Amino acid sequence: MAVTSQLPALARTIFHVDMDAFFVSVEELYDPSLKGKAVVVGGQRNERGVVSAASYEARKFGVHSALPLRTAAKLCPHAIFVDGHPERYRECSEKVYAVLTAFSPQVEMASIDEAYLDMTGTARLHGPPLKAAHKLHQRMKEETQLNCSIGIGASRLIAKVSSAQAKPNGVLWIVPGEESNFLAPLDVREIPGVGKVMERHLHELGIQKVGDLARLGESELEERFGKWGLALAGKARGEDAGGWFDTEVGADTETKSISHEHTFNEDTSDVNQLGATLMRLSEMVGRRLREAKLHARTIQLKLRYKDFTTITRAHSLPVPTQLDGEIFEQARTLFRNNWKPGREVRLLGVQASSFEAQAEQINLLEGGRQQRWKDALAAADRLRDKFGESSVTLAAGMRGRFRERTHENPAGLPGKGRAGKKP
DNA sequence: TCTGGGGTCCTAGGACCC
DNA sequence: TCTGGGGTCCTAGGACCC
Repeated sequence: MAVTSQLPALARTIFHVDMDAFFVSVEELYDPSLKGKAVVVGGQRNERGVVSAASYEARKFGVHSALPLRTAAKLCPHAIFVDGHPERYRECSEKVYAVLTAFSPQVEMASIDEAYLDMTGTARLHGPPLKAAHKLHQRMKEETQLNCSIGIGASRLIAKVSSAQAKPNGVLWIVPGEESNFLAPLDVREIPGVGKVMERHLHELGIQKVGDLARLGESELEERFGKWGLALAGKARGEDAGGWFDTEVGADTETKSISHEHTFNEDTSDVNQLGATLMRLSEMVGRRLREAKLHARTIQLKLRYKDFTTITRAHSLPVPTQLDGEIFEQARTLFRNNWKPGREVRLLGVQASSFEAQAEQINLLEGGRQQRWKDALAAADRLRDKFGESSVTLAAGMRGRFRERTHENPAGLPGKGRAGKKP
C-alpha cells in the first residue's frame, strides 16, 4: 500500500460502455418483428406513465425517455407500445456484466445498462485503447446480440461524455490533452450533473456551450453556485472533480436506501385502497431488506396528491427492523398523521434507510415473538419465490394486530366519519 | 405534454450536547 | 444574564441520473 501511494499519478484509461436503446433492444430479442420499427417501451399509449426507452425510429418523431406515454402517442401515432419487462433487462444486464468481467477485472456497473472499466495498464493484454475497445465491442455483440457504444478517456467524465457522442454502435477515444477541445463545442447539458435547472441558470448567464464556461472563470462559478460551481469548472476541463465521479472504478458502494412506490391508475381517497397499497409496499420493502440482509432505522412515507404536490415524512426507530409489520406500522402512522381524509392521492411510497447491523435482542420474550415473525416471513418469501409475488399477503397473518382493523377498513386507517371513534 | 420507479447526493434548519 | 461556537443527528425538500 505504501508503495502504490508513492507512485506518480498515472494517466488512467477509462472505458464507459453504454448499451444502445437497451430496453428496446432486449424486447427485439424476444420479438424480432419489432426490429426497425418505432417502438416505445414503458406502457400502453393511453396509460399514466412515461417512456422508459424509445427506438431510434421513434426518436425521429421527438419521442424520448421520460416523455409521458400519452404525449409520445400523439407525436408518433404509429409507434408500437410495449410494457417493460424488468426481469428480462436484469437477465441481459447480467450477460453484459459477464462479458465485461471476462474482458477486464476492474468493472463497475453504473446502472442496468452501462458500466465503467479501468483499462489502465492493459496494453500488453488487449493492445492500445481503440483496438481493445473494438475487440470488446465485437465480443459484446457476439455474446449478447446487443449493440453498445464505448467512450474512452482519462477520466470517468470524458469516457461518459464520449460514449454518448459515439452513439449509436460506435467507439470514440479522446486522446489525453484534447479534453477541453472535445468538450468546448458541446451543450452544457452534456455534462453529467447539469440538468434542466442548472442549464437554465447557465443560459441566463449567456452560457450555452461547455467552452463558454471558461469565460466565467472558476472563482465566479464558485461564487454563483458554491461547491457545485467549482466542480463544474473542473468538469469543463474534463476532470472528475469531486463527488461520485472521483472514486476508483470498481470500489463497491453500499446500498443507502430501499424503496417502492406506486402511482394509482386513477387518483383515490379510498381508505381501503390506500391502506392495502401501503401494506403491499411495506411488504415489498421488507422483502428486499431481508434479501439484502439489511436492517433499517428510518422509515419514510411519500405522498403525492392529485395536484402533484409531494411530501415526504420520516420516522427513525430506536431499533432497526426488516419486518413487514413494523415497516407498515410506521408507514401507516405517518400516513394517518399527514393525510387529510378525502384528499385525493396520486402516489404512495415507502422507503427504508439508515441501515445498521441488527440490534442485540435484549428482551427474550420479544425476541421469541420476533423470531416467529421472521420464520413466518422467511416461509412467505420462499413461497413468493416459487409461485410469484401475488401468492402471499401478510393480511391474514396480521389479523388482530391492529385494533382498529375491520372488514371495511382492513388496514386500520382513518376514514370519513371514523375520526375519534374508539374501538 | 400532464408528468414512473428506483436510486444518489446536497443543502438547510432545528434539536441537543459539550 | 445575555448569549458563543462546534459537532452530530434528524427531517424535508430538491436536483439529478437511468
